[in-house]
Amino acid sequence: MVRAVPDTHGEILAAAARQFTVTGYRGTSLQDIAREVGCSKATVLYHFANKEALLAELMAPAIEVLRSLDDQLTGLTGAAAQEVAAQGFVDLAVRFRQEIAVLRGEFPELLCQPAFAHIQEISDRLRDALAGHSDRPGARIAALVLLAGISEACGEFADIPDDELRAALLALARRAVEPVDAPLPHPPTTEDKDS
Amino acid sequence: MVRAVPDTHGEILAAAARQFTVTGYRGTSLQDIAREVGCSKATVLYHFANKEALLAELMAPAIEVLRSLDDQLTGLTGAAAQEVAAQGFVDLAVRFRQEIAVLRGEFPELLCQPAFAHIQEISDRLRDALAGHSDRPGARIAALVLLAGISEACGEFADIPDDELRAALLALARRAVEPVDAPLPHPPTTEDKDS
DNA sequence: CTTCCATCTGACCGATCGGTCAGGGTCTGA
DNA sequence: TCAGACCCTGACCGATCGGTCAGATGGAAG
Repeated sequence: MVRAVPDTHGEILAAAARQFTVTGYRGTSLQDIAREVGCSKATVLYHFANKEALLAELMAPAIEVLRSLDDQLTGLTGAAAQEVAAQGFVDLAVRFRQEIAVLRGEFPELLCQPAFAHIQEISDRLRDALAGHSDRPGARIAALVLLAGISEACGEFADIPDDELRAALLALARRAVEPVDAPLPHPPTTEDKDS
Repeated sequence: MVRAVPDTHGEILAAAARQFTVTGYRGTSLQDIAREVGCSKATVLYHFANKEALLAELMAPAIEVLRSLDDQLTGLTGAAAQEVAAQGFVDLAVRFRQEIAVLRGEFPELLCQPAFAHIQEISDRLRDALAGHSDRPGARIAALVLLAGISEACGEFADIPDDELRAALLALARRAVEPVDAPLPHPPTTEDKDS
């Protein structure tokens, strides 16, 4: 039989993903990861510059999708922005539920690190879009609760298939978002910032 | 003028609350708390048996309210359970938003500690009630996202007055919860587990 | 065989963590 | 005056953290 090439790099990545989802980023030590892989802690730090680099590589695909969603949202307003934001984020949350679960509750600290600084701005824009770019407190609150809730909860549904979870979350998002088109307290002007 | 009695115990508690909400429970060291109070770390550990005891005393009022909400929910089913759960939890979240923010993302680890073991069961029952005791995935998902989202988000609205935040969250919860009374896929039997 | 390079490791580092302990002030009441 | 309760502290402890480093190993290339 063919001798399996020991893909230590990938094994470390996979082990880190598992551990992070269980005990969180801060709650997982390099020693823990090394133990699960079956190598030494120094080996982990041979393949990755430091702990933060490990996390960055783990989150890269999800961040890329988040960034492209951010692009799709530029220029959209009102209900259109809400719908695209809801669909895009629900899809992202379902596809990358394990990666998102990693960040559970550690957003504030992680976003302070330079490697993730721009994520904060993107998620701010995403929340703004989900609120239909409305400044009403109700709309802002609903958007924030939705984003935070989906982020926190999607890791808990490992037993639910992707498409079912996506449908349920999307239906929930559409119910929960505060409608912005129908009765606007101020007349709908076209004084958008540009165009 | 009267000499102010130095309420070190209370000062430590207040400083811990502030620090925990900013950097989380694990992210705050006893040294940090002592520094803010202006005393030594040993003094903190003179007033509190250990770090966990500090957290327990901080959370005690919120836990007591949560427990009484749990009592109110016993026996309720369907839409009635949903409404009571929504009102009760929203009210709790608004009143104790600082305390709840402390637990941001550290629920899993903290709930493992014996002092908080029963909280898990209570919040499970609360989520079940918010889902109208339905076993449909959509209802379960909506309930979990709502609870997690409100818990995560309520600490972010320090600038919104209590009653306004409460109204917005309650409206959101009523929109978001999946209705259970109207079209039940299976006929409503009375085969509840007891009574 | 020698050289080179990628891989991996044990030993070690400084920093920080939660927690302990002996003892120093200070106030009060006998 | 003295004993004792209360409050507080610096020094210290073992454990663990992320990270460094010199060197062992082993296979490929010359």
